[in-house]
Amino acid sequence: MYQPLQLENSTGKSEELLSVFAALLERYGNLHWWPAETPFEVCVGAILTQNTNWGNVEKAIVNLKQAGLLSAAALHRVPVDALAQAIRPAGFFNVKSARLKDFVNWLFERHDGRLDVMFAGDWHELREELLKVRGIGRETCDSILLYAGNKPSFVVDAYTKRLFAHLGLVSEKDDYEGVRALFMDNLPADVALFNEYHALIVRHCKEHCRKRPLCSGCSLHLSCKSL
DNA sequence: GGCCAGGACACCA
DNA sequence: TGGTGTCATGGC
Repeated sequence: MYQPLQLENSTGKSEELLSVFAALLERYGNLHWWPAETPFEVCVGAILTQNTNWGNVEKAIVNLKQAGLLSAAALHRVPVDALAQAIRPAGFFNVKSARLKDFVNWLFERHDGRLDVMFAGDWHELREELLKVRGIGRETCDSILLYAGNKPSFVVDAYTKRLFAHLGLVSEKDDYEGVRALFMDNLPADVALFNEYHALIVRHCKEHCRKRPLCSGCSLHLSCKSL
């Protein structure tokens, strides 16, 4: 659970970010993400949820559990066609089955097929390494680092960009690393904070940020932050 | 029946 | 470097 903290030498941006976080936390409470039972399930979910509704991902994960495929060893062994059929509800099943195989193949080649080994070293180096794995883009990579590995790597997704562009803290033109830098540079490297913040952004945006005009009634602007 | 969802990548100019 | 097409299912 996230515990509020006091910032020393906080900047205007850090105060704004913490203010938005406080408003979200007050509204929704602690959300205890990621919705998965094991770190490996987080990794699988992070790949399966690429451009896909989470409800569809859950169906695919149930299929994987029932087929006994929710482990690195099992995914390493299973034929890609069988894997594709199991994850069919998540959409893009041919693409995602290949990505899951690429990830576990890499995990066995480089880290003995073990996430604890993968997460044992410097996470900044791991981030660069993960980004070279085909199918692991920046959001998927940071989701794995934060939610499976408990590393303080802020996750930026479409919701984050949409909401904070709306709040005027980033530009629609900013790329992933630019948006991520806003959080990484202006918040303490706190795993619990990053975990909860991203979860709250998703929770909020599912309710308020789907349709344009964005966030009507979201009440997160500093000028109207009273909830 | 159209739109959208917690992206990533290949290809092209 | 930036824009565009592709991958696909399921809920609303």
